[in-house]
Amino acid sequence: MHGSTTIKDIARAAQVAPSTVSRALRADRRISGETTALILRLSEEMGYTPSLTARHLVTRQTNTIGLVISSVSDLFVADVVIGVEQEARLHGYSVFLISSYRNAGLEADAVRSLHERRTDGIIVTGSSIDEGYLARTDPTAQPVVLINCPNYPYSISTDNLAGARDAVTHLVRLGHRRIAYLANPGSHQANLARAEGCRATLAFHALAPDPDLTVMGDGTLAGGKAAAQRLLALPQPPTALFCFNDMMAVGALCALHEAGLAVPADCSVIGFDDLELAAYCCPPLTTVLQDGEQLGRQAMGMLFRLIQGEENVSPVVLPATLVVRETTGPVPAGAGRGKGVIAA
Amino acid sequence: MHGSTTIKDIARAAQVAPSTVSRALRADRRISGETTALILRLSEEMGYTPSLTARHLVTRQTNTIGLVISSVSDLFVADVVIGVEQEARLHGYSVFLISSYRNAGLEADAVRSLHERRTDGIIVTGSSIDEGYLARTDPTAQPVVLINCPNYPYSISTDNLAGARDAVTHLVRLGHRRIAYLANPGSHQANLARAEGCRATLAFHALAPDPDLTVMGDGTLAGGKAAAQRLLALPQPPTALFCFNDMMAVGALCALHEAGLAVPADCSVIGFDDLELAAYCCPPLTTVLQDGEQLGRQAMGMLFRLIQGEENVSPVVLPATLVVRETTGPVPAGAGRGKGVIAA
DNA sequence: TTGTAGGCGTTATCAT
DNA sequence: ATGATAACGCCTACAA
Repeated sequence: MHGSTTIKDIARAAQVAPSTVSRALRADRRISGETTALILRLSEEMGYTPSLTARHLVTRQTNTIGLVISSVSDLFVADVVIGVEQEARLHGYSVFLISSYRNAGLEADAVRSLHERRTDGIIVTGSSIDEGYLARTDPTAQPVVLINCPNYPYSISTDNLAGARDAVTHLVRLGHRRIAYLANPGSHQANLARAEGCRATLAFHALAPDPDLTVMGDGTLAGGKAAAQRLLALPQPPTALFCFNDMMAVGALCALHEAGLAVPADCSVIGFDDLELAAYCCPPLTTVLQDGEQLGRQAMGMLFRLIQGEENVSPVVLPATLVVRETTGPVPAGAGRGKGVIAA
Repeated sequence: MHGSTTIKDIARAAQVAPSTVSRALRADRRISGETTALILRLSEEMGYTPSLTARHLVTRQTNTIGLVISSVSDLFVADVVIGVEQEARLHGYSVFLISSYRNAGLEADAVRSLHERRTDGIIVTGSSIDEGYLARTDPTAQPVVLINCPNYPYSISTDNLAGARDAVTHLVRLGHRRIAYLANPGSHQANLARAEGCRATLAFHALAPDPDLTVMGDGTLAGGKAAAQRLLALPQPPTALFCFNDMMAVGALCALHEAGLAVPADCSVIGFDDLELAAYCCPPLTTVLQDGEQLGRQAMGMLFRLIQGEENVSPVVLPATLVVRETTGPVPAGAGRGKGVIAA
């Protein structure tokens, strides 16, 4: 970077003022075709690359937004990223991606660093801070849009509650009474909503809650497998597993398989997200679809409006849709006997 | 960002010169403890956030590197990203991530935009341009490190050839004669090397190559499934599938399953990457391990040395290790009859 | 149609 | 120990 060509170098070579070069480069119609052509040719020959940094200092906008995610190794997050990037490109924005690794400290660092970079706005998904962003009342601060944090005024969320409700209702209708929830406290808000949807649905059907049937995971394959194994070791194991996401569901499927249990004959499984992978499981995974790309696009759309100064934006909630494939089936005959919750 | 506090504002409030504030903020020992404390307190109170943009303009370095990837929705790439970020943090660098979506035009755009941002260096993985970067002899340009492009002088690669060789050798020893390669031309260099490893190994064992047994995919689940289906429709289908990556292998597994074929009894399958997912397949996937995180870390390490001005760096090749799980087994009895390549 | 001058927020080089 | 001044590369009135 030491000696990269500047606008002044070109000005000197073209025997014009720097401002003329600046204008010609940005296709200002006031500059004559001749000089414009000369300047274009020269800047090509001299290998000129504009310095966005310098430009930003004077225009006071970076045309860049920050996107804070938990980690790139989460396929659902990947869809969100793609959606944000698509929409950003549409508006002429670049995206600066930072991973928080589900760590509140790193998330705060990430946001601070984005402020220092003077990005025009910030999108945070899977936040550990959540409404902490509300405290930032400084009007000079960048607007922040949150994904899956419906209490925050500028947010786009999936209807996690309804998604969980539909999933569990589906299981109840199939006759299941002992339904487990494989949680992921790492995704705070989404997890709360799905847990609540599960709880409420069980209550609605007069099924007593069993604390043993909620077991913690971390949204990964390994976490899902471990959680399922703990469940299977219970004196009275569940007949159906509702998992925080598809990855945990695949992990659970693996545990079931290793335990010699057939799906769905011996145990039903439902995931969440509807990753492409869900359709490729053996058997194909019943799951709840949430549209990550759409979430991302809408978040970027909202952020753009916020950047433009629009104030009257309100939270958006996108639907979650149950997709029934082949990991759910009738409750196995004989289940629910003994000290079953209902029979008891 | 309109009215964010600047160093000048603090200087005015503290009754000192801007340069004093600048020094105090960076803990310059020449500034007295008193004034330093005052300035620190003030900058806290006034909500000061330094402008990296402005700082960069004068220091001529951004402490940021660019990372161009194919897409975040590739789990192997995710590992590389994590490795790069880890190592970058170690050296005090941030990472600007851009997706090229396996499109040469977008890749060129990405690199140009990184130049405009004056990142200190660039890492490209899964490049469509490859040795095109060699043309950039401009000494003022940023150093570029390529991942999995071993012909480029500044590169970190997996030993794709050896990995493919080991995989195919494993199949041959199990008695397979009709071994298919599910390719991914999108990852140009890696694909070439794995195809060649496959071809050479077959030749070494005096197995005639059959063009029908190389079929194109795109590295995705859908691509792998479609490729496998085409293979199964052959008059004399293969008894083993060597796939460009694990995702294609999972897709192939799905196709096999739908076709009513057992794995490995009727057909063996090998993947590449050894994603966490590989161990969670049913049955667990035999695959070739390549360490994405390590690839990323080493790439960032090499880039750092390049940025420091070291010139005597040479390409690095990391090992690929066959991991035998349960999708590979002896060739099915009766296979290879009819117009089999060997028998013919 | 083009040139001049000032400034964006920061650091660095002299001074003092 | 601190201040004044001049950059860094670019843009934008305002002049001409």
